[in-house]
Amino acid sequence: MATIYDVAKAAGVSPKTVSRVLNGDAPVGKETRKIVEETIRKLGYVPSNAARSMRSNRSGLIGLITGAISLTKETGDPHGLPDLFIVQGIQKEMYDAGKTLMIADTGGYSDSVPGLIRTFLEHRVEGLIYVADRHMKINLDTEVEAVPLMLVNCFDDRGTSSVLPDDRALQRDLVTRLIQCGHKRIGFLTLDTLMEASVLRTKGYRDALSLAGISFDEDLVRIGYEEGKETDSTRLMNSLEKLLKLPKPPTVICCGNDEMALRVYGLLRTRGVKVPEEISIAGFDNYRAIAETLFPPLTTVELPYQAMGRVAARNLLAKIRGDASVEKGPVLVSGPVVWRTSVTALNTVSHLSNGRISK
Amino acid sequence: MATIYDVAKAAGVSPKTVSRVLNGDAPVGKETRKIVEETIRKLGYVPSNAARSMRSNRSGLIGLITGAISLTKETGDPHGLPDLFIVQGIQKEMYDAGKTLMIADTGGYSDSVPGLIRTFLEHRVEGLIYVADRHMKINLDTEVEAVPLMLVNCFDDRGTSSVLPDDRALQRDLVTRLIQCGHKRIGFLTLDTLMEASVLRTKGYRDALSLAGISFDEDLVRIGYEEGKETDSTRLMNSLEKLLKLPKPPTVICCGNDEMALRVYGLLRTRGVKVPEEISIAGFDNYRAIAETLFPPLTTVELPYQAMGRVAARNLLAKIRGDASVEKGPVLVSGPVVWRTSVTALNTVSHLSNGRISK
DNA sequence: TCGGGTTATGACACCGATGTCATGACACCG
DNA sequence: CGGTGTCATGACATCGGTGTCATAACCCGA
Repeated sequence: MATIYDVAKAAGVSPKTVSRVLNGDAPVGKETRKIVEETIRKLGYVPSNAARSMRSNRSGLIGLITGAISLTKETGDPHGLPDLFIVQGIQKEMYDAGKTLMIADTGGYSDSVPGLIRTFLEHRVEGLIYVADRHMKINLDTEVEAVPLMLVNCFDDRGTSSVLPDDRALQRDLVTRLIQCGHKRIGFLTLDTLMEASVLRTKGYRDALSLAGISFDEDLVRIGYEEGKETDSTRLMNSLEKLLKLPKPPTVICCGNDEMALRVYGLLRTRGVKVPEEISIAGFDNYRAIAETLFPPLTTVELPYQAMGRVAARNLLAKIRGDASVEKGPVLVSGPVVWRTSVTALNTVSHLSNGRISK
Repeated sequence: MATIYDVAKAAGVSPKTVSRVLNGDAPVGKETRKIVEETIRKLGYVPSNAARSMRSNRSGLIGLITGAISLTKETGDPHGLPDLFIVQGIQKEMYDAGKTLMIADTGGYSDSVPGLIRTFLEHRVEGLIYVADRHMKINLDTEVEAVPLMLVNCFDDRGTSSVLPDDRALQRDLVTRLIQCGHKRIGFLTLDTLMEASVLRTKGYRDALSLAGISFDEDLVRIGYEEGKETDSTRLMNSLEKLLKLPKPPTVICCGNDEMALRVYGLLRTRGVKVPEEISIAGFDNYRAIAETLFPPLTTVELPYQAMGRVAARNLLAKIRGDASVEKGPVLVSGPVVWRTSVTALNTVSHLSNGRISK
């Protein structure tokens, strides 16, 4: 592969002049520039990032660690692929900033993280991002001091900068909308309570009730999903059963996520219960493949994962620039309620006043 | 960040000796090694890949270009995320080979590919892989000669090495199994005929009929999906309608993919047609989120995308090593029929003889 | 005891860029 | 017309490793 010296010799100038043409950091004669550019093209010369970054100490690389790629299949779980959307947002932002993103996948094993970090450090990345597949607390083991670090969709003990979904606010907003539609008995089939998101969403659910002056009824909240038992619906079936058999059954059921809503649709159908005529259903995630395809289309909330990625990327870039104004603590990101027809209004008050309807 | 000189000085040895400890390419005294390793740890020294690869001319990097990350959201289309699984397979294989994978996303714009290739060349990648999001013909525009190139899930005019799904064989295998179960009138709701996969699958469908001595009836084949109209089901509805209203309607319908099958389930339900009692349904892709969740679970075929990725990675590595035995033309990869309960046997012959049943 | 082989280590050049500084040619200004 | 500033260019050192070769110490068998 051609070097800058080859170009210089062929063009009859010094290497430094070629460098100047490439980087435009100093004026170059019009004629000279033309000759050099021509020569570069002719030789198919591409500058070596290794050599460049060695001298200038800026690699232009950002390291991203995620399980987004490998986790997908293992669980077969269409949890909305949040991590993937986050990665997408980060990618775009970094591209705009002229940085090259190196994506490493954990392969589902968190033990591999220290090794990946090391590889990144060998490449002298200017910053590191860790993206979790779901809202959780983590511990990276490796103490990273050499470069700025940003956590996305997760947080740790050390107060590392992070960007998190505002699960609490989202669930609160959704339930508030349901209440505005006249629903008073609101069922909630939660995710596994071990999940951070589940805890927060349950808080948001209670927040909304408090705000509306509705008292909390614990019979209306059931666990609908257990970790590690993705394919087993018996838990969900039992929980749903209990809600339906209450003396005063709920008029609407919030599901821990859209996939659970999909299953609930199925279970209700076998029972001959019609959605939304006899009971309304709401999801969480706005996982379109499900939310838009179901009949009736699913009311849910959307976590702007891509936006989370962008925010994380921008903050990391700021940290790299040495911008001290970047928040230390977590940044919370919220999103809109997406209203579809799986929820009916029990009153006549227009519920579309401030509504966002998916096209 | 500490350099090899810092370590050498602190350990009281020459830089070269430190290098030897790191690479183990020449014997080092037991005691010396211990001291050096200690010092490395103490200083938190991490060697610079830039400097290393500059001298040794091996970057240890492999460039991967894909739309896997960005395409996901844009279409919201759960086509089984084939590209993601492919990337996953490649990642694993490269990791095992000690290579670092640089993943670049096209952001959905194929114009960005030349720029990405250039960035990769600047990093002196040892090989390049392009992964398409679906089986198609492509044209990379940039002529890549500097490094070995591998196409996955796509092919070009120039006969570049590639790895492709064997759509034809898969569809043939599926239909053959249906025939073994006694089905003779087999409907086929295809994907858009512009799609490479659709053309091949239709051939496979006809192959199976020929093999069984069943004559082809064009009324049984309809287009069920049009590109760019993902959310519009009218085409599918009409096509399905036509199949059902035939004088001799099909006893089973093959769908272009699992998502289409999902929609067909819905349409049949509104018509009060029971699956599989009144009509059997088969899909394509084994997109688990759909195939396992549907009721009844969907019979389909599985493309081993991850395996495709592994094959591609291995072949590329062989090319990098200068192994001439690597095939020039495309390598076809096939997969198993996944039998579930959405298809009934019309005869009494056991259809499980050589069957694979998902757990 | 001496030559040949192995082990352990260091000196030095080099990979391919860019930062720094120097230099020559003009143009402009007072 | 001399001084100063800008433009255009090149010489040279340098970034942090590794390849090559040299060297010294030691072991071993003839």
